[in-house]
Amino acid sequence: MRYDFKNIEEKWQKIWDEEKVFAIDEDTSKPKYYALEMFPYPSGNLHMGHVRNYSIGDVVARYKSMQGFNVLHPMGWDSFGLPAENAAIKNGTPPADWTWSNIDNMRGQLKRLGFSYDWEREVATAKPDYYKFTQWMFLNLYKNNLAYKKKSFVNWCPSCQTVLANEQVVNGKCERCKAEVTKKDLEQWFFKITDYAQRLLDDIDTLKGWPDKVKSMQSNWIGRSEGAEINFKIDGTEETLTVFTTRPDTIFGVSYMVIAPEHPIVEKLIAGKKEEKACREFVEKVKHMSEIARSSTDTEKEGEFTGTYVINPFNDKKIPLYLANYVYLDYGTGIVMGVPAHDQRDFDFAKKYNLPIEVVVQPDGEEIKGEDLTEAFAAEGTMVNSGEFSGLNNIDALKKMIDYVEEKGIGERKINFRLRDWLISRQRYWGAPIPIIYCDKCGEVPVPEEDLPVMLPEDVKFTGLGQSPLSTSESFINTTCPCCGGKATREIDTMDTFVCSSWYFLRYCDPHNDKMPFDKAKTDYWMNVDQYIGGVEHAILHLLYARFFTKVLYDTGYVSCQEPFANLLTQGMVLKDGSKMSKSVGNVVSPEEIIEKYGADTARLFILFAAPPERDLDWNDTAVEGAYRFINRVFRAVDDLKDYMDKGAVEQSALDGNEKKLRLAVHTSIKKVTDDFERFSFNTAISSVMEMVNALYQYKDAVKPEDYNKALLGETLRTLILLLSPFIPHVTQELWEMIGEEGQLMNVGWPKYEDDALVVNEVEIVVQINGKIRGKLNISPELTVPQMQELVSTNEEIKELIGDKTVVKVIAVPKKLINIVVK
RNA sequence: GCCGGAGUGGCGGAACUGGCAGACGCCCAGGACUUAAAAUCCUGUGGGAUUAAUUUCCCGUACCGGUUCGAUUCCGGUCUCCGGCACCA
Repeated sequence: MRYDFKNIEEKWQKIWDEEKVFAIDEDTSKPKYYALEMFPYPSGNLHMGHVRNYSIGDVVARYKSMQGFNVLHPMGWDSFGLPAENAAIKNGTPPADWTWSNIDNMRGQLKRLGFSYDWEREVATAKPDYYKFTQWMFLNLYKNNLAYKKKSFVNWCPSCQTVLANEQVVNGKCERCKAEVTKKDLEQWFFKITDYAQRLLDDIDTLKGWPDKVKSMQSNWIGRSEGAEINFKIDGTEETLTVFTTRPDTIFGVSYMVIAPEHPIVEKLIAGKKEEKACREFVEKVKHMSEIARSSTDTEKEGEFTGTYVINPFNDKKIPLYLANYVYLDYGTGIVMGVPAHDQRDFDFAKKYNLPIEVVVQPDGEEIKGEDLTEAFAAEGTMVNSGEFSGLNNIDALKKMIDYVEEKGIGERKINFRLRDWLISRQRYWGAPIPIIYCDKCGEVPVPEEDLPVMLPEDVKFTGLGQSPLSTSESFINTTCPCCGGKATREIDTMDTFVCSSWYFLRYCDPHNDKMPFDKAKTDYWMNVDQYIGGVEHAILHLLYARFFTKVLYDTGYVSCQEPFANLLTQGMVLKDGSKMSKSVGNVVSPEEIIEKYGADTARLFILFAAPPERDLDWNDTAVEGAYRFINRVFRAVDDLKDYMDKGAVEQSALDGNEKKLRLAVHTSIKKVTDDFERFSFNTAISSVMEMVNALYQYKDAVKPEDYNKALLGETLRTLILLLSPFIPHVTQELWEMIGEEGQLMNVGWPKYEDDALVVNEVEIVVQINGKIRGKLNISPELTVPQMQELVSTNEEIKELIGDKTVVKVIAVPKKLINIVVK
């Protein structure tokens, strides 16, 4: 019989679909397991990255199910977003139509890959029954003072025609379309993720099952720094300017102060001074610098004296205040003290403007002078010229000086984060409308929960320009105020799609609930996600937002977990010829063509075998052939041997040499595959099954058919099919049927190895002399260390190896080696 | 600059707790089957010397050093590559 993958795959996919084999419910009699892969954006077609992501997830889900877990393995669609809207602008098709037809196509593709999803739980974020609760999430944040509107300089993508969150700006460019991002002064909605900065940082330590890489990326992004805010009096007034510094120990070395040119107080400081004109020009110049130039370390530090002096509260020195291009308004206080001797940026600035360089921390064992320095000294040392703090180690002084600041009331201890509040407004149509109404009388009014969802209107014009498309729908904008019943208008912006994806894993637990986003009892049963799998590109964006949402829901009593994802696996990219598959490079291998040529099982097997999941995988056509060959080899073996097997129990003690060898390979493989599954080492699990198949062919070669051990072959073939079933579910299910077994493999128990079968009479050990391998020896694995050491004086081979040298020491490791140290 | 990760044959990779480096697969070579080819099955396959031999030996896990009877694995240093953060005060 030939391996006809096409018919086999179609046959079982139909059965899985029609009989809803993968549908699941809460079941307290079993331990639960929540396996989740990042849901896709419905762009139209699956790519190999999806196939990899979902193959990994499917293998985990099927394995856990066979191990007796009640496995939740859902799939859905991150279906709001710009491409649908761009398609509408281009072709005139409504975004919804484009989206639903893409989803239909991609759902079909997923089914053709045989993934074990519970399609009864499918969600799509663009459906009203879902975005109703995305809006509910907004209101929950709003009620708890975690959603607010403010005017500020925000990131604007001129190509996407919308604002962006900080996380969506990568190297000054739009994360989606790579266009250069500009700044706009707009009034926008934000989520107060900064309130959770410390917890988001602290709880990274609880994420034992996350890769270090992702954890370090998140803590870098949150960017905590400890220091103090210190007030400097403006000379001649009672007003003060506050700086943030992490190095209060260097405060006696302050020789100037700098302020961000955009700082609102600048206007007042320069008004009427002779420096006013030059300062205004400088402010304009900085405003017109691009984000990239402004934030580059290479850009020359420039500034302009404001004509204003401030007083150092520690030594009452009068120091000049400058505007400078290297100071940011939105970090710290937007004002920085300049200590040229101990900060490289300040050093560069001071050199350019001839400001004094005063050393206040001396390195141990040498004496540095300000005028001799060629670069700032930023390391640890001893305090000098610092009044009562002189002589102290600067690290010790730092604490004491902050205490001093607080005692004297000239400032306070302060922790700053790099993390900014999450800007969630988007000037686009295809997203969840922000459930807010503006009333002349009552102001900003949240839409009452019972009025959700705020439906997206369909009478909208897509011009791709200017303002939010929702503003073109009269029926949408005009409404009545929920408070006073008077005329009112709706918020016309929609929410960032990352809001939708920040809680979808909770919706899967209770996808049809129309009263609430989910029932707490259900999330209590299913959460956390035991294994989350996806690309590392979401290390900061989605994974940080989802953690934030989970914490807010925890605080407001809707869930019991503080972290959503217990374990995270970030899979590597799929490459071709060393670079990422892309249309422009022309190196795209489509899943469709592989399924057509070799079948889904081959595609899955290759992807899982070719590299460990977290590493990048280079697509290799001949290696795909290899995977296909292996499936054929398995198919032939089962087909050839199925008439020589029975269901009898194998009696280990009655086996002959060939039989023992085969059974050893089978049980070794069970042990190895099981261990490998626990550490997601699928490539080695598969190679171990390959070894088992090689052993089966050797047995076939060595033994005549009439002498086959039927019970042993039965055990072997059943084991082979079961071990491979998570990887190649269609063909194994077919083979299962061919050998006369019944039931879905996912519900058959995972095989267990028997210790008996792993026992061997002899093991080959290595004999080393002074750590170098000099010979091999077959001994009983039972031999103890002293017994092995004894061999040195009794075994002829070893005696010969030693010759006339003197034995100093003998190291023996059971079943491994004897190392003889000689002189 | 700070933080995280990686470096092993022609290639993808394996060696999990310090114990035979290169499992398994790809490529390649040879053989069997065949009129022939494909498919399949079997064998070989890190490099270099050496031998009548499938013999004997040496080198080898980015580089230098250390600990150890023994290091791909642990420690110190260096280099390279990948990723994150960054004029963040």
